[in-house]
Amino acid sequence: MADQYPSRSDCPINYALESFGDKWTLLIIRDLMFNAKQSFGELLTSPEKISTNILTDRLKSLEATGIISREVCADNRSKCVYSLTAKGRDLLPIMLEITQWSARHYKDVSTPAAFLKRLDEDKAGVIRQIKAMWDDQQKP
Amino acid sequence: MADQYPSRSDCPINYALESFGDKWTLLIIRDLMFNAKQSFGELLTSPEKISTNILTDRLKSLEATGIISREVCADNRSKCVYSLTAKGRDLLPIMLEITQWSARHYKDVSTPAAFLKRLDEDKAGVIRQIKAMWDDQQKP
DNA sequence: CTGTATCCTTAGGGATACTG
DNA sequence: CAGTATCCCTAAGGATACAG
Repeated sequence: MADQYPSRSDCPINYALESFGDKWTLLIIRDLMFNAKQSFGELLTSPEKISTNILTDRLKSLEATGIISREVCADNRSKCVYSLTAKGRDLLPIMLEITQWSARHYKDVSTPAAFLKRLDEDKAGVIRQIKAMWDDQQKP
Repeated sequence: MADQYPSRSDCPINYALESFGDKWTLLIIRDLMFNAKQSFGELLTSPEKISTNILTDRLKSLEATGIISREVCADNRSKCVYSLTAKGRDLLPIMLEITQWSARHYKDVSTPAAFLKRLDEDKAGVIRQIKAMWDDQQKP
């Protein structure tokens, strides 16, 4: 974030890093993608405890790079719904590979009963996500 | 890196972020994986211009988390060779997905003739890498 | 050449108060 | 509740000098 432009290089890996290569952005994407969160308050409740100013900043960056969209609720003006755009949903394969890599190697540092539980939750989210993409394709 | 422990959460995405979720680590992995670099000096030459203190720090972190290994040259004591461990090579699918995501969306921000060239270079590297993994499997 | 160490600036980010 | 703004501190990191 922040230093979106100018880019340090035109490398694809570097482009990705400049899009979501910080300690928080991918966690927000995770929550939108797998944990069915869509409001500011819901995003605040993650175990990693993001603070309000950082969340505001990252949501703006993500919107600026076209990874999420923000919609004001019709019924409640002071309520917003955040959701992944097509570009954001397209991060799914990356998220899956990362999850699987961690599943393969997390044991190196600790034994994670809770982690396996988490992974199961993520898998449930993946199904939800894939269904959403499928639904999306059914639209005109 | 830095804050390796304690971890913010036991989420797999968070584990990955704490392993390589900063602005530089993935670039080093890229160079080891796709660009056939293996020495400190070679790693310094990337277009993103990493500085020596940061490179030193990240190489140590990567070694600590078991993603790379460091070997002192037998013939030249003041020369080291850095290479990916199995855990590091296992990042290949993530790297490929990231590269492909960027290839699909980089146009959103600029038109990248040089980028396509880079991508071609990466593809060549991928072939090299896959061959290396294959060779690895042939060993006892 | 392979790093390490130091100096110094800026960005990241926690805590918290505040507004609609 | 949904954010914004401020205060302040720490970590990230650039530049550069230096050591083996």
